[in-house]
Amino acid sequence: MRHKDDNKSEAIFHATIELLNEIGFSDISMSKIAKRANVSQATIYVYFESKEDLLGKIYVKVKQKMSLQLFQHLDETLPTRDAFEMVMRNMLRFMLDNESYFMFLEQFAASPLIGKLCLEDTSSMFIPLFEQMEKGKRLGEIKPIETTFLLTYCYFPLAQLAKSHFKGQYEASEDNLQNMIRMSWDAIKA
Amino acid sequence: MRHKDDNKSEAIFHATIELLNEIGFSDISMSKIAKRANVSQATIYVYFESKEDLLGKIYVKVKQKMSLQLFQHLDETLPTRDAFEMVMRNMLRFMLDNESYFMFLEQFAASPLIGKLCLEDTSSMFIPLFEQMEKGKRLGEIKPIETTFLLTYCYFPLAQLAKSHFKGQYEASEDNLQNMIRMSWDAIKA
DNA sequence: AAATATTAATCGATCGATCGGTTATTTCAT
DNA sequence: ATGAAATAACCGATCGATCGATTAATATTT
Repeated sequence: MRHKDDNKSEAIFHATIELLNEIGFSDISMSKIAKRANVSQATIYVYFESKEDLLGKIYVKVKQKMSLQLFQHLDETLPTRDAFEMVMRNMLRFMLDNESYFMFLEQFAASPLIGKLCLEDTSSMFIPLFEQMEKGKRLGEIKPIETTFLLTYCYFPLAQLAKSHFKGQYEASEDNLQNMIRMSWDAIKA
Repeated sequence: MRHKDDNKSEAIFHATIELLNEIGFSDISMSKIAKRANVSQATIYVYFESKEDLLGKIYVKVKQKMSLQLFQHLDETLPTRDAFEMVMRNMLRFMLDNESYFMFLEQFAASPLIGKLCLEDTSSMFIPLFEQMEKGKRLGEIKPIETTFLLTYCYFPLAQLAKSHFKGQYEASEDNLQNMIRMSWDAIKA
């Protein structure tokens, strides 16, 4: 049998993410995606069951890419504070190096689509993050508060910094990053 | 001449917000909005020029409602820490009392539509918030960091708490709120 | 009666999806 | 070793449904 063309699959993948960032859910369509990917509209249905299936699978794939990068150079013997800083830096690097991926995730997470689709659970991708926080809490270095809330103080400030950076409002400089690392740490430390 | 029916205008307003929260930008349409509002499709065009005009005007109106509630009981003679807590509580109350408004804003802010539309500038609605932070910085009570970044540590944790509350994951209890007020304050205090 | 709000009906365009036909690749009997 | 059969990727064309938008006609008000 004939092989699936990975280039085609990848082209659809990238075209969808690009287009969604440019025109949003309201205006995106299979025909536009096909045209951008230089592929027939019908070919998309070889790889994906439907428009929703396409968007959902891309979401999971992008989130996987993010989690992979998030835990780079992370050693479980690292002191809590050092591990925290490492993850923060990995996170910002992912955002800056993958603007379209990051902005795609942001838009997707805010849409009702994420609840409508029965997505593979992505929380398991971030288990090491939860474990780090639990360890910090056991050692009395982190506030004894729901880990979900603690992580809120780590992720969203970085997301905001990255977005400001893309809009040209503020630079994602080492200075600004260090300020954020300090503020986030002040928020979650015991 | 015949009056415009405020009920109709309000019905369109609410129907759009409800529907957008239920089905998102990808599936919303003028016909669905009209049906939900018990109004003819053409009637919408009496009040709004286009679909984009409709969404944009609703966005500004909702943001205005939010800013009004945000500054309730706010006295500029209040100590920095007390003013901060008042605004945090006002913010969470707005989110909890107006789930559909709040979720609408969240979805809208993440979509490319917000850049595409030439919306009335909404930043002026939140000037008192910026002034409070500037005052705190002058008094040495708040970290000397860009106010935008400081506010990030106040808004997003509350947003996350409200969303968790709506999903039934965590309760937006007084305990959880107090924890957040403490964490946010730890993050921004000098 | 005049003016305006509201409606149902309808426009061409585009939507997501599917179809039959074609091409590329592998399998396998000879 | 070879070529017909089988398989599935791939595409152009097109489906019925719905889109945003407009219209002419009707209803309601002053």
